Amino acid sequence: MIAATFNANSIRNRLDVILGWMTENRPDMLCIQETKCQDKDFPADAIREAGYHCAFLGQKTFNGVALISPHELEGVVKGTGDGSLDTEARFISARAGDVLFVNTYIPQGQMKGTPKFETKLRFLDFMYEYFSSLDMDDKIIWCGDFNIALTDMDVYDPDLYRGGVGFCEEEQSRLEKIMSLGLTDTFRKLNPSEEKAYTFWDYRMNCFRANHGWRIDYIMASRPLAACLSASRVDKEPRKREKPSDHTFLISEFDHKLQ
DNA sequence: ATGGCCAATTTTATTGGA
Repeated sequence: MIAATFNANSIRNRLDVILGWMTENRPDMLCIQETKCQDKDFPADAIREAGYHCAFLGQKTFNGVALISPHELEGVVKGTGDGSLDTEARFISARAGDVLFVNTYIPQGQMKGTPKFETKLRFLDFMYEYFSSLDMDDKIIWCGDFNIALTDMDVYDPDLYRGGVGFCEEEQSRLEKIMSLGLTDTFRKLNPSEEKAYTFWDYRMNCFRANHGWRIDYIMASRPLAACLSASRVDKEPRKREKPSDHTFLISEFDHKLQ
């Protein structure tokens, strides 16, 4: 089983890249964030014509999440079910075979002391409650743009950003608490000391050229899937292209056949 | 020079991203 995640920064602008990448990499599930379009504008027809199933939850201009898979999607859930968190399109889940895929675009948080930062922490608190209610011995993949870097390895200048939004204790401790329920950071498990492995580079200041990035996108796996994790890598190639997203694809592979 | 880009909408500016 292959799982992948990608913050597209507009699915309409990135559709060709996404479909090409799907053909090349054959994931069982691609989790997309920042689709940035309303459901009526989502390119579902083109995705289905390419041979994939999809589910999506969007809104005008901002946010938006989607699942794309060669497998049929079952039990699609759109939104957290917590009304105060569902004013923005940031959560979608579905089963493909015997695996539950959860795709989240966690709020960026803007600045400490703002309502947006409080919403980010509340979203993380919700995810703790959500996974607490599941059996983590089931096969679960939690993908997305989490907007949190966990360690000094995960941001190009830790001393510059330490304590700031995206790299502070309030966020990191909450994500670690969720992981303690039985979720493994698949990339870090297989690359325990690889530095400069990022999934996001700001468009500004030549960040990509300078490799000034952040690792803020994740594929988390529950116990039975973490036990059969066989590969995980960042694919930097799409970030080098013309008109790229500011994020790139993360992909993890498991010795498990969807049933 | 403490900022440079990009996408969508409110479009020839503004907002948000992280």
